[in-house]
Amino acid sequence: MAQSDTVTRILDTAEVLFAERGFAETSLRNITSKARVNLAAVNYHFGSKKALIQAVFARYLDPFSQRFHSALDDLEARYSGRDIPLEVLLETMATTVLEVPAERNSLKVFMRLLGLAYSQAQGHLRRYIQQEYGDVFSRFTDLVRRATPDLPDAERFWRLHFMLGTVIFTLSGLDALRDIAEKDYRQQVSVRDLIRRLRPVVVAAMNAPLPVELDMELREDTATG
Amino acid sequence: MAQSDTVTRILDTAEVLFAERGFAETSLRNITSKARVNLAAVNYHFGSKKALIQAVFARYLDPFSQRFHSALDDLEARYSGRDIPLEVLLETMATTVLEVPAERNSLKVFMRLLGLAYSQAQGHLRRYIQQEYGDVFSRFTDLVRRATPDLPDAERFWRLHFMLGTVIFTLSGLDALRDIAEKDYRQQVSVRDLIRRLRPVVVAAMNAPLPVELDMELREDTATG
DNA sequence: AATTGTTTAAAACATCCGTTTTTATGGAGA
DNA sequence: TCTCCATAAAAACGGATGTTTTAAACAATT
Repeated sequence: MAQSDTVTRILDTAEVLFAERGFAETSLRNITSKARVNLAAVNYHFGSKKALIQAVFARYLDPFSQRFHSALDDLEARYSGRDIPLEVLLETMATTVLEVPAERNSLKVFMRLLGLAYSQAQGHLRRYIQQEYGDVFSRFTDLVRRATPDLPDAERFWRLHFMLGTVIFTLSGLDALRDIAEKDYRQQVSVRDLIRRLRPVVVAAMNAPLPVELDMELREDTATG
Repeated sequence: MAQSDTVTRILDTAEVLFAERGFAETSLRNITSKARVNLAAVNYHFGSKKALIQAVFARYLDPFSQRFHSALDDLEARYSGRDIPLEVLLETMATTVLEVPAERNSLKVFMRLLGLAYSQAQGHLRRYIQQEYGDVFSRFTDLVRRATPDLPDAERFWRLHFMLGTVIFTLSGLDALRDIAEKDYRQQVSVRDLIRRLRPVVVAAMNAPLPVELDMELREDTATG
């Protein structure tokens, strides 16, 4: 109890503060004082601030990649060779993403962390994630490729990232958007509600008609007509 | 020349460094040394680091909101009362967004700054933008409302922000995505190319069918079927 | 030519940072 | 009981940060 208590309190506090204020803006003194833990404990248990950041991610991504792998196992077994429909793939990913943080804090924190990882300075955090958990994402995109055979590879790549942007931006900035939405429309909005709204949008976006070729397209930088 | 030279050099350098590394990760010493300007010049000319950040934004957003306002003037005059189609509205916004940074540095910097503003700590930067430039955005969303009369207000609100997320995430993380795309698909991708790809996706997303009601929807948290 | 106001330059200030070192604590094994 | 060792606590270190102060340079005005 002595061991894990400090470590867990550090991780619990760190992930909240990181999500709220980013990595650079969150000092170890912020974390340790709020966690009511000695300052040196972070360097003692994790080695460095960077290692703590990675540990925060690992606590989410380890169970996620595990569950997502086995969910895809189930799916491939059920469809036994046949292509898995896009909607099913997206639904499976959404379900898995929702499962993991449900056990601990909140989806918002998880998404905010993901957003930070992507928009981070030199992207060394994104590379860490890619290196550590790239397998499961490759597996997923491969299944998506088979589900959308008419989409050129590059087009599918960009559309997947378009949708990744939608999801990360929306769910990581949830509090801000919720403020605006509630002020303007006087409605509460839950995460499940948001996912329900996201579903048709994402499907429609992935199935959108291909863009026009621009080989002969003229520049018109200044005038509007 | 003496006056504006230092101020301009500070702004030019600051916007690049901010876009590359974020606000907290960019020190005044980074800026002033790279701009070959004295350290105290920032506090002398701008008052504080926070004021410098806002000045960097203002240099983009002032001309943007000006041009966008007059572009919407033109549009409303041309359509004289009739509703402006969604595609035209989106195209106009895209054109204006592309125009402004073309005069100076790069669109990437502008978008990266916008992304930072949205994903920033307490959102005080987002509030500053909302307060300073909220008018033109309200005007735009109002026109979008008239262009999509079948969409419930709340649904339109969320879809607009979904798409905002797509655009900001994609264009602000452009370098990272370009890296991946070029490594995987051996293709160069320009900003214009990306906007061409974004257009049908955004239109399809806005016109997606409404989500199903979930009044009677059962929870199914664990099992997949 | 002297003075004024504006800008640059250099140095110093106080504060905060991540990390390391040193000291204390408290329980398990001999 | 004594020893050992993992953990915790406290203190200190070196360095970086935003800001302020002081002094110099310069141009414009009287």
